[in-house]
Amino acid sequence: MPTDNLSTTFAALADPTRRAILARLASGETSVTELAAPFEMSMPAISKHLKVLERAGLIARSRDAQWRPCRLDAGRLKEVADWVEHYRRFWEESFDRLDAYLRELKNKEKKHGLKPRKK
Amino acid sequence: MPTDNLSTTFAALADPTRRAILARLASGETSVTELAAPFEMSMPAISKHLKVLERAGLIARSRDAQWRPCRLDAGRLKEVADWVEHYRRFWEESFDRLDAYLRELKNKEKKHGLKPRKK
DNA sequence: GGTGTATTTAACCGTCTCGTTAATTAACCG
DNA sequence: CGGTTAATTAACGAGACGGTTAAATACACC
Repeated sequence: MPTDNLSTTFAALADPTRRAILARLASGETSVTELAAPFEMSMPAISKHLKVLERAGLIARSRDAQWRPCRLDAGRLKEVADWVEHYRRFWEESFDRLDAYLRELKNKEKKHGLKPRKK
Repeated sequence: MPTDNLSTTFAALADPTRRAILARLASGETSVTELAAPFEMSMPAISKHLKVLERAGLIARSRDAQWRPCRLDAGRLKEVADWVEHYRRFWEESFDRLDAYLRELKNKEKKHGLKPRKK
């Protein structure tokens, strides 16, 4: 497992349970038990997921008696956003190509008249 | 390994070699050998990375004699961008907090006069 | 057909991941 | 103190990951 920030972040995000945890934390700080509730999974499993998120810097944990509330820490998500932003032109380009293609199709249809299709 | 799109995409991105390959492909279609050149790694290793990227839908491969040129396919990156965008307010908020904190510091400095620090 | 080049597949290995259950720590409460 | 609740640690197992070397495949060229 490579140790650079971005790799650790992406690895942490590559699990739907962890992304769901982040989504839950987006609506506020919560205890581990509350976080675990929606999942059919043992507490230790959730605890491990939280450790992964914490080591990735995606969440932070404090202390309140026997509870260890978690909160979202979005700095690393900004790094992800910045990284992916470099590729924006590529998906916009391909959208443009699709768009052009569709316009071309429409054009042909007009040219050839609106023939009704079978079925 | 979960099988949903986003998980597969993030898993594929969680490796610096694969991200470097994507970066290289951003400047154009290339052969496997050319892609492999910058890395101190065997060809089969690169071949496996390419397979991961391909199965994740991040690249596409064509055929040209014995070459199998790869090109970037950015659709999945758009999905990443869309996903991370949901969290934008969180990193902007924390930036705001930092900003507020720094302004507060500056304010205090003014109040107490600009005392020179030791060293 | 034989040789060279590009690339993949096969087999293997050590390490990490994601889950489990059982035991442990930590804090509160009567 | 003893019991309850919250959460983590320990130990384990199946399977994925990321690399290796050696062999196989695919095509071009003479």
